Amino acid sequence: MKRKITLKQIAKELDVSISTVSKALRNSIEISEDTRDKVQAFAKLYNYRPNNIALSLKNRKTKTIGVIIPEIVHHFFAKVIRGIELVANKRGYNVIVGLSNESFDKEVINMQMLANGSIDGFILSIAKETLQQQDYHHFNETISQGMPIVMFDRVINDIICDKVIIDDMKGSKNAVDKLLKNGCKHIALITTKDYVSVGRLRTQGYLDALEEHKLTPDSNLILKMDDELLSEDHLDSLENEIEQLFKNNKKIDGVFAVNELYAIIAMKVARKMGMKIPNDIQFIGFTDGVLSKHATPSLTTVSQHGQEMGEKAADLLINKLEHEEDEEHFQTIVIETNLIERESTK
Amino acid sequence: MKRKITLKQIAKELDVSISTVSKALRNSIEISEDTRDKVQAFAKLYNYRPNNIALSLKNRKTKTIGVIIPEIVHHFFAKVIRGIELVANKRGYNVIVGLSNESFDKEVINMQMLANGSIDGFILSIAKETLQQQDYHHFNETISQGMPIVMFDRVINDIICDKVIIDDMKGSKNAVDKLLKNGCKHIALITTKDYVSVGRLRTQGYLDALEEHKLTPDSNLILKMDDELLSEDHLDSLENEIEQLFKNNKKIDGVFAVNELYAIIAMKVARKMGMKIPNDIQFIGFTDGVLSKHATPSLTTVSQHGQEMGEKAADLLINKLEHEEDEEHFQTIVIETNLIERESTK
DNA sequence: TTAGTTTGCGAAAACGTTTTCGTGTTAAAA
DNA sequence: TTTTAACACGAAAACGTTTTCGCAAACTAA
Repeated sequence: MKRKITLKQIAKELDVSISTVSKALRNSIEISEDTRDKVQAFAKLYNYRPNNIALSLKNRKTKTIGVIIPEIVHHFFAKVIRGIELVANKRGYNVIVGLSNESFDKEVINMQMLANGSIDGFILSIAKETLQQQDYHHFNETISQGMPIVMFDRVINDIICDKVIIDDMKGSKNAVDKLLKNGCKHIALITTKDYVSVGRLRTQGYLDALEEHKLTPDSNLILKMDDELLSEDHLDSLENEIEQLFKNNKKIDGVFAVNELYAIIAMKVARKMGMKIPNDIQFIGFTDGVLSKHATPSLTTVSQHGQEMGEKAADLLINKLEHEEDEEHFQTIVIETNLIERESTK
Repeated sequence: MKRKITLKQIAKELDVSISTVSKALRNSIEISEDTRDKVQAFAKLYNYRPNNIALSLKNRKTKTIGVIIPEIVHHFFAKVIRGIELVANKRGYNVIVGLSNESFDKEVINMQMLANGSIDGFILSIAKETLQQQDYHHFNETISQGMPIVMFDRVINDIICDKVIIDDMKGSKNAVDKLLKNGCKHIALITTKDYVSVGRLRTQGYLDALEEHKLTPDSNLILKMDDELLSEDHLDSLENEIEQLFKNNKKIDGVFAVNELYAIIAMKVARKMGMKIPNDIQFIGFTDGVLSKHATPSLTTVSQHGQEMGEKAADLLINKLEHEEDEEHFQTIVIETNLIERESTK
């Protein structure tokens, strides 16, 4: 087992200095054609590649982006990563991934591990626990040490950095508009507790749409789930709650859910209760996941364009890394949502 | 914006040598209690952390694992990553992710980028294109340079390294056994072209089960899809092919599909044609994805235990990295599959 | 006092690069 | 023949650590 070859070894072998080898490989004009060819041939033969770590140390930059997301077994986040990876690689960067598992502590630890020289900047979406505790010191510390952060999807206004978000309010307003236009009179909302900002915003969009159509929201039609329920098999109780909702409000003829799973489960309950989709009742969900596409009936959803978010975030970060001029100039990119109409609406 | 503080700066500030600072921070007995306390207090105040890159260079190890997968927007691979990340972090390693997008070139490039010192070892699953071309030189080169590789799921026997696989043959044999036990007489198989090893093995399991029950396979019941179809919206033609299959073989009363999506789509077609699931026809798929769980009816599947695969792979790799004794000793871990019974079977 | 032993600390090398600066040799110009 | 310029290369510093070794000063023992 031969270790990777280094400049020093080449130098020794060819009886020249390390500097000469380095220069020869970089086609420096300082070096005679003879020596240059000799060195390059030798390097090629032994498949020499400069050691990345040494370069990182010397250049004080790693050409690596740190990504921290709450969860990877999740269609949306997976798509974002793909987007990040795509442009990062295209621009000569690597991607290193940390999972917070929605935990504050893991988020902090992960950031600390990476911030000690391993990466040049962060792209991240904030863990739920962090959002609840509202403790953001680790973000501010990282930023004040000169390491740029780009936040996506779950962001915090108070923190000054680049951001990539979707217009949750507008997206859900459009969705509810669509239901109203399709003739729905009693639209239920299935959402999360308010501390998840996207849940709150999407709820607001729902309310706005109603208001615009001069309808007064009926609090009986709004189901706020504690989204611990999403994790694992508390799904049964979710099903029960939805069933109660339908039983207590026979007039419901439309449902807007703030994520894909809520919508799918609601559809399941509705069908079980004998309602016809989309004739008796119509459904719209949020997020462009695989479930929506392949459910029967397939689900109309608000598409979040996860991959695009990732691409934009990576571009934003790399721009900041490569143009120090913009150091004090932060932007927030809003990605347009669009409604993907499928079988669950008329 | 203050840069991260270094030993040198601390040394200068406190008017001692760099060595003293380093030793003080590592609680060396060489250093007097006075100096030690002074240095540690100062370091704490300025939130000193050793620079990872410098450590990597010095120690000639990065404590980072490179993972290369064909695709991340995929439930199975996402679960594997989660498993890897879990044990990697627990054992003090970071995870850096590369996507091959099923492309040979991207696989090679990604490996080259990472192999130049950025990581200590690889965990990977081979791109389809690589499997087709059967060009494995990049794996062998990496290994011969002393960088260990652990392969999972899609592996190659000829390459000598640690592997984590599932028993695809046994898993699908069990599934088909189940269908037979449930009274199915005419079981269709929906599979991929043979160059994808898992497709081939799962097909073999199907054949074995039939043989064991003294049934002769009917080639009309076997549909081999060119799995380019999986990508994007060639799904319609998949649907058509399945419909033809059903129409030409009215007696089909069971379907085994080598992945989740094929099974879901087959169920959809069957329902559209008026068949009742699971009374008229039963379905079993492969992979423990989110689709199977939330489809209606929910799909009985062979679970692959992606997360466990990731965990095992990471343990294997880190063991190899930390115990050079085992350098020549490679193992293949076979993860048991199990059948998750849901509504699509009796 | 002298010799020996601790104690506390610093210098320097090493990891693998790139780059600046210096220097000796040769060729061209005066 | 002397001066100057061009050419080809090497030495050394720097990036931030850890660690080995050496060395003074301050003790302890004789």
